[in-house]
Order: sequence, then C-alpha cells, then structure tokens
Amino acid sequence: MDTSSRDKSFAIDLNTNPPPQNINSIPHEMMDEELIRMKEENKKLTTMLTTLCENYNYLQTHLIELLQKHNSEEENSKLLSRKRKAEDDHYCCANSEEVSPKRPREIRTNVSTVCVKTTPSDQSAVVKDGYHWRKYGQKVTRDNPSPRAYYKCSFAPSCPVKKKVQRSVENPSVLVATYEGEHNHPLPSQAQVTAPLINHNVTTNPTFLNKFMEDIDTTSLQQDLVAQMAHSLTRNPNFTAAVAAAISGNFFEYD
DNA sequence: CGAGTTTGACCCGCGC
DNA sequence: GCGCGGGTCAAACTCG
Repeated sequence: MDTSSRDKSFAIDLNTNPPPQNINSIPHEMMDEELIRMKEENKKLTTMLTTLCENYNYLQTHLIELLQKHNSEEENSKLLSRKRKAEDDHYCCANSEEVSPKRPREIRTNVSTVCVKTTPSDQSAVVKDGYHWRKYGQKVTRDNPSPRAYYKCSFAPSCPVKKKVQRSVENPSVLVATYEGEHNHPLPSQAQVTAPLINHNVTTNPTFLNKFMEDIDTTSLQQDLVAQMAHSLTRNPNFTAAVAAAISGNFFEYD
C-alpha cells in the first residue's frame, strides 16, 4: 500500500477556528464551549473510524470468499496433476475403511491454512494462536528451503489436532500454518492470540493469497490509520492550537 | 525434574 | 522393486 497516496485521501480538515493571540483573554465560558465542541468532534471521528473499520472487515471477508471460489475453480482445472491425485486419495479415505493396519492414514478433516505476517527480524516459526503446541518434528521440504515444523496440540492429551508451520516461498516474512483436525477442548487462552491474516477455513493453496494478504494485514492497517490520522491532525495548525487551548483551559479550571 | 525442542532414523505412499 | 519425499518416532538435549 502506498502511504503517500493515502496521505491525501485520509487528510482531515477540522476546520477549527484560528487561535486568538492572547489565550488569557478568552472567557472561560468560551473555552468550555470549545472543549465540548472538540469532544463532540472527537466522538464523530471515533464513529467514523469505527464505521471505516467495519466496512474494511466486511470487504476483507467478502474478498476472501471470492478468492476461495477462485482457487477452487483453479483446482478443478488441474484434475490430472500428480499432487491432486494424492490429495484425492487422502480425501477418499475419509469415507472408507481401507486404511493401513500398521499406521492408520490420517483422515484430513477441517484442514485450514492460516497466513501470519511476521517482522523481518523474527526468525522463529511460531504462530501464536492461543493453543498449546508441542513440536514433534522438523523437515526441509523440496519445494521450500525453509524448514517445516510439525506440532501436536499438547493442551489436551487426546486432542487430535496437528499443525504444520513453514515460511512462504514467495514471502519469507509470511508464516503459513496448516491446521488439521478439530480441537476437542476449549481455547486455553485468547489473550495470546496474534491477529492472523486469515482466520477462516481455507482449504486452498495459500501461496496465491500470500502476495495479496501482505498488503492487508489488519493490525498494521489499523496502526497505519491511527498514524495517518495523528499525522493529519498534528500537521493541522488549527487542531494543535485548539488542543493547546483546550489543555490550557483545563489548567485554568484547576487553578 | 518435567516439559518442550532438536535431529537422525525410520515408515510408508507414490512414481518410474 | 527401487528411490524419493513427506510425515512420525524417539532418544538426547535444553531450559526453567
């Protein structure tokens, strides 16, 4: 996302009155009035921002649905590929009893992929999702130089959920976590959850999403928005003067 | 000392 | 049948 272009679209003209030359000459009544007006304006801005975020979330959800549809269509067109055949075998076994007697084949139910953007300095392949995971293996796969880590849910001993975490080939700053199965226990802690880029079930190849999702990280966008607004507000001399007036007004009240 | 991680070995399915 | 590659196991190791 281009920040410079957003500068203009998010610029806010508060249209506040210019500050008087001598702040002490303002009557208290006027200061109070101004303070109330600023509070109302602040409330309006908060409402605007909330609406903006809601609209954004709605659009993101809608877009993910469209991407899922797009990917499933793409998958259907590759029926003869080798990998596809292997996946078909996996899924057909979910409905059949023909499994190996030595090691029962994994029944892939509820496979979901979650992409999490990490900071470039963060080299750990850890996706904090609130659950407790125990690493039981690591492999370097052929199609990706980054090692793939294998985790089992360790919160409940009987929990069948497994997780694979690997950095994206296209964008190493994006961690791709693949979850298999369903937790048979409640979420241990929701406080530790980091905002994933996608928290919907996406049974598709995540690489297509990665490039796109880089740009719409929820957390960073909200931070960007706040930064943008703060930047616009602090650059507006009328706003800074009004804030100064309001603050000094408060000081007068305490005098 | 227990829980979690590392890592080499092993298992198994698949393609040739 | 053989080799390759992904997934799992388990002993050794680390850490709090």
